[in-house]
Amino acid sequence: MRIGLRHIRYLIAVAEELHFRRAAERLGIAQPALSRAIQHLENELGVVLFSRTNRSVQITPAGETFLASCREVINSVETAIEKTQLVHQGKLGLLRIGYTDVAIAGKLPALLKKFQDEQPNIILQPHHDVTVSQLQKLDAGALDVGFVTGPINRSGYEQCLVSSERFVCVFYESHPLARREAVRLEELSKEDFVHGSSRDWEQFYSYLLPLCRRSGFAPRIVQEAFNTSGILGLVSAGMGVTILTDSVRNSMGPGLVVIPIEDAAEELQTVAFWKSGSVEGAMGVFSEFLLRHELEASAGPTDHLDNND
Amino acid sequence: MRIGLRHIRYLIAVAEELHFRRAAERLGIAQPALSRAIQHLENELGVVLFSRTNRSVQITPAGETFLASCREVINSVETAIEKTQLVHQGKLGLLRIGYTDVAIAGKLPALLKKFQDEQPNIILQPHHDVTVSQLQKLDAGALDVGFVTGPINRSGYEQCLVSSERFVCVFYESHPLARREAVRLEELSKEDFVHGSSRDWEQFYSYLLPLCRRSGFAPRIVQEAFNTSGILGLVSAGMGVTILTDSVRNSMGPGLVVIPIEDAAEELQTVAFWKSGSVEGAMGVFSEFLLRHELEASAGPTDHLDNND
DNA sequence: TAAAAATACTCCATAGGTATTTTAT
DNA sequence: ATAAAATACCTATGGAGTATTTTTA
Repeated sequence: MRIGLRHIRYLIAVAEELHFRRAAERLGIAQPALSRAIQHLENELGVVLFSRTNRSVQITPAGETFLASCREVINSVETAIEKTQLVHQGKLGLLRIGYTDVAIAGKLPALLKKFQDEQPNIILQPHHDVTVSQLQKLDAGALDVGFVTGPINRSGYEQCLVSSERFVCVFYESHPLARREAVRLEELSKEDFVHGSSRDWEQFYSYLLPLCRRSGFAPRIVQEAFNTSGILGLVSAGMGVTILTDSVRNSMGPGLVVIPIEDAAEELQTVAFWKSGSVEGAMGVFSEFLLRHELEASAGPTDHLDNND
Repeated sequence: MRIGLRHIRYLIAVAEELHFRRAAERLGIAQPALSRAIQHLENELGVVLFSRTNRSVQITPAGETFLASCREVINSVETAIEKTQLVHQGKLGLLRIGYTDVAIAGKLPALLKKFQDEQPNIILQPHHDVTVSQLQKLDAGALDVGFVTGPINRSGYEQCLVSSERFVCVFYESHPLARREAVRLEELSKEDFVHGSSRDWEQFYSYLLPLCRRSGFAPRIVQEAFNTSGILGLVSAGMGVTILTDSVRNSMGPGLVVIPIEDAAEELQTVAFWKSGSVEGAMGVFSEFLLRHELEASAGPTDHLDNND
C-alpha cells in the first residue's frame, strides 16, 4: 500500500481536531476507519505521527513536520486543479499569433487589444512572419493562429475574414501621376516597380499579378525589398512605384503619395487561419472572438474596428 | 471518486511516455487500467488532458499545466516524507534546553558544542532558567530537557549526571580568611553572607544549607542577588562572603578569592532531566548522547570534558 | 465509570487484470 | 494489416462500516 492524498487529508483533520471521533465526523467517515488509515500512514512512513493515549491525542514533532508539508501539498493540488480548469476553459494560457506586414498595418493591433481587454490572463505572443512560413508553423503546431493574406484553400483548418482592402498605388511626390485623383492599372504598364522579395511576398503577388495581367502587362521589377517599410523607402527614393493596400496610409513617410486604383475592384483579404477543432483552451476562446468580429461583407470600409470604449 | 496521488503519478508517466502501453509498463500495471485511470482523472477535472488518436498521444495545454503542478506535488510529498523520517530519527529538529547559572558555568557549553558537532541539523535552543521553573516547563512540555541542580526525585522522568562539583567559599581580597589554603565550614559561622535570591536559588540552598546546619550554624544573609555575577559583584564590594561551586573559578572578577572548603565532601550535582519515554526524535538522540557522556563516578574531576578535537 | 482509541469482522467499491473491440495509419 | 487505445467483464484488494474490546483518567 502506498501513501495517497486520502492519508494526507485525514492527517490534517486529525491534527486539527486532535480527536479521532470528531476528525472522523468532519471527514464523513467512521472513527475506526480513520484510526486504521492513520496507522497505515504511520507504518508506511515508519514514523509515529501522534502520541495517543485513550484520553488525549498529541501530535509529535515528526507529525508537526509532516503536517506542514501536507497542508502545502493539499494547497498545490487544489490550485493545480483550478489553474488546469482555467486553461481548459481558455481563460488562462498562451496564444502564439503570426502576422504579416499587411495584417499588422491594418486593424489587427486594435483587434488584439480588444481581445486582451476581454481576456487579461491570456498571454498574446505575436510573431512577425510571411504567409507561407506561418502556414508551415501552423502545420507543425508552432503557431496557434496566423493572420495571413488569404483566403487559403486547405483542409483541416478554419479561417475567418479580418479585413479586406483595396489595392492602391504608391508614388514618389515628383512622379507625373502623383497629383491624380485616381489611376487605372493600364496607366502603370510602363512604370518601374519596387516589389517585396519574391519568396516572402509570394502570397501577396499571387493576388495582385492576375489583376495586372488582366490589364495586359506584367510589372517591370527594378528593385526588391523585404518588407513594407523597405519598399516605401525605395519608392520615396524615386526608384519606382509600387502597389500595396489601403492600410499603407498608416505607415506613410514623407515624399510619398497614395493614389486609388480605379479599375481594381478586387480587394486583398487578410484572414485569421487556425487548425479546426480547437473549441477548447485559449484558441477556442480566440476563435469564438474572431468569428464574433468577422468582417461583415467583403466590401466593408478599411478603417479601424468600432471601438466602444 | 476523488483525485489521489495515484492519478498524479499515472499522469506523469503518460505525459513522459506519451504512450499508454509503455507508461503502464513503467508503472507496473496493465494498459486498460491506465487508460481508465486517466479517463477518471479527466472526468473528475472536467478537462481533456491528452488528445489521443489510436496512433498518437499528445498532451494538451491544460494537461501541460497540470503536469507541471503534478511534478511539484510529487516532489513535495517525497521531500515531506524524507524530512518527517529525519525528524523521527532525531537527525533533524529542535531541542529546547534549560540551564542554570551553575550548569552554564561548568561543562555544559562544551557538552552542547560536542553534540552540535555530531548533529548539525538539530537546532539547540537554550533557555536560561532556574531549576524549579525548568521543572514546571518540562511538565508543561515547553522544554525538552533541563540542566538543573539535582538529583531530582520525580517519577516519569529520566536524569543523568552531568557534573559534580565541590562547594567553595568566595572571599573579597581583603578578607581575613582570603590567604588560607582551605577553610572549614564552622569558621564561616559568624560571617556576613551574600546569597542568591531565595525564590530562584531554592534548589541550590536545599543542598547547601544542610551542610551548614551540620556544622552548627545558619548563614546570616545580609544581601541577595539574582544570579552568580550579581553575587560575585556584591562579594567583591566587600558586602560579605558566599558559598558557590568550584566552576565559579571560570567567572571570576578582580578582587575575589576562591578557597576550598575542607569539610564539605558532598558535591553539588548538575543533572540533565527529561521526560522518560523519549526514545524517538531529537530528544531520543540527545538522551542517548547524554547517557553516553554521563559523568563516571560521583567523585570525578570538575574540569572540562575531554575534547578530542 | 466513562470516554476514547484500538481491534475484529464483514461488506462492498473500485483498482486492476484478461480478453476483445475499435480505429487510424 | 498492424499497432494502439478503448471497452467489456471479471477478480480481488483494501477502504469503510458495525459491533466490541481495551485502556486510562
